[in-house]
Amino acid sequence: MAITGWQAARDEALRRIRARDWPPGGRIPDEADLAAEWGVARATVNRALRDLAEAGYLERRRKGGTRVPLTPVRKATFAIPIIRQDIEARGQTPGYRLLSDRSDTVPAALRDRLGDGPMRHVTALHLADGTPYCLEDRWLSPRVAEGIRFDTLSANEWLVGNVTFSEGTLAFHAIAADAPLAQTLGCDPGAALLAVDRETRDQGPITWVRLIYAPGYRMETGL
Amino acid sequence: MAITGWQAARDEALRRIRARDWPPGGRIPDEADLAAEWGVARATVNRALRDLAEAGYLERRRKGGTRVPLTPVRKATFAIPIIRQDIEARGQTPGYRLLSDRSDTVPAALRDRLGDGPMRHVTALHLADGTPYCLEDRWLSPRVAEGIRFDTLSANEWLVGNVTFSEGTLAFHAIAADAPLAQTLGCDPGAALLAVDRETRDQGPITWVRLIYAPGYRMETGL
DNA sequence: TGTCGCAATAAGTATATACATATTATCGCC
DNA sequence: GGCGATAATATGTATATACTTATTGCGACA
Repeated sequence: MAITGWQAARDEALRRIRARDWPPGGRIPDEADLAAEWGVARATVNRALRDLAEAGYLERRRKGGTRVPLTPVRKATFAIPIIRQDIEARGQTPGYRLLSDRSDTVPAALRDRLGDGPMRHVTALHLADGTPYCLEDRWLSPRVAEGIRFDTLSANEWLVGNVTFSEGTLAFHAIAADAPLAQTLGCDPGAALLAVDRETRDQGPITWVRLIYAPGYRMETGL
Repeated sequence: MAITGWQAARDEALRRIRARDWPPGGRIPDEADLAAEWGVARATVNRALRDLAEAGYLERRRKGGTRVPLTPVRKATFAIPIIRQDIEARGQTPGYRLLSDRSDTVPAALRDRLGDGPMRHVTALHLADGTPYCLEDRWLSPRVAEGIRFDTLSANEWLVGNVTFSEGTLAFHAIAADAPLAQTLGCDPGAALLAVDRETRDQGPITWVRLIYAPGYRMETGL
């Protein structure tokens, strides 16, 4: 078994996992043994197995060794685009219109995540070739982006470049357009819309945002 | 500047990026210089910068050096759940009902991704505490899962454990329930539903699946 | 002036070695 | 037999060194 390079080692390990040479729930040989068997350094095996562990194919613990999970949880990484870039990547011309920007009391549904003080509430419409593309409905912690105006620059774009995205959650769901939403997005009432909620925090809440896309929008990603 | 460990090196690099010490679009010192400055080995710097590059904070090219992207594209990793586990994690009892399993011609919309030969077409309903949870509409390459019956075991579950997820795409979108879909999922016609399309390929197509979730479903993930 | 090829460069990788650290396993003691 | 201290162990990390490779940029040549 001639292995050269950590990627080859990773591929061989993955082959064994899939071939059930290393059965689910079982423990695999330790790094030193694999290094000897494959004729590579232990650091190379380490890199290969660490990579597989990050992808969810293996579970590793100090002293406990490395095992194949009974139910592998596959992990997908996908890029969170800046909306403007997203539009440009489709070959369309981005547009932006600020709808409102004021201090407001946080709705009850968000109060447990954002606290109950007043927060800055920004709504804006993103356009592609002049037609509505995405509605941005954002709550901002007052101390973030203090004094920044979002007339021409979207909060989306400002935040991506200026804030640590150290922690947070992301959620996809579908909502039906009510009358005002339909009017804003220029679609039929009742249309099915993709919504993405994103919460960002870093020792306290930073921002909560819901992006509601025009009908037909697909958010795609490589696996 | 006392740096010990690759994580400290990564943190210091990230601090400089955020503090604009290393401005967007600019090139940062090369690994050897940083290693000397921080008093660590180049391999340690490499690990740190590689990590930041994987997260989207830096762009690295051989010979070209390392630079701070003008518009950082943040990357989120999230786990793709097995439906049954997803339901169990909510404290509900999973159920499964196979609706159809037959060879069929691929619809025109999928033909460019799957080819135009006949493929195995499996539809099934996942239940949570007896109520419809998710409709699975799957096209399978005939050579995959040959002879496997999906009466009691869902294709979703079988594939996660048995197939290389080496390549593929993932897309989220929203669709409105038509009459038959509404009946299957037990919801009102016109309801907004979250749909997830997933295509898996490994030197040729393996499977294409659309999961359509019951109204109100949110797919959540850490960032 | 343009372009082709070569040299310089910075990241990518491999290796042996050494030590750190989290866990597990074991042994002795009560 | 239970429990706690201790030893054993597999992975995690750091280091110096050496070589590889993609890419850039420069210089020679047409």
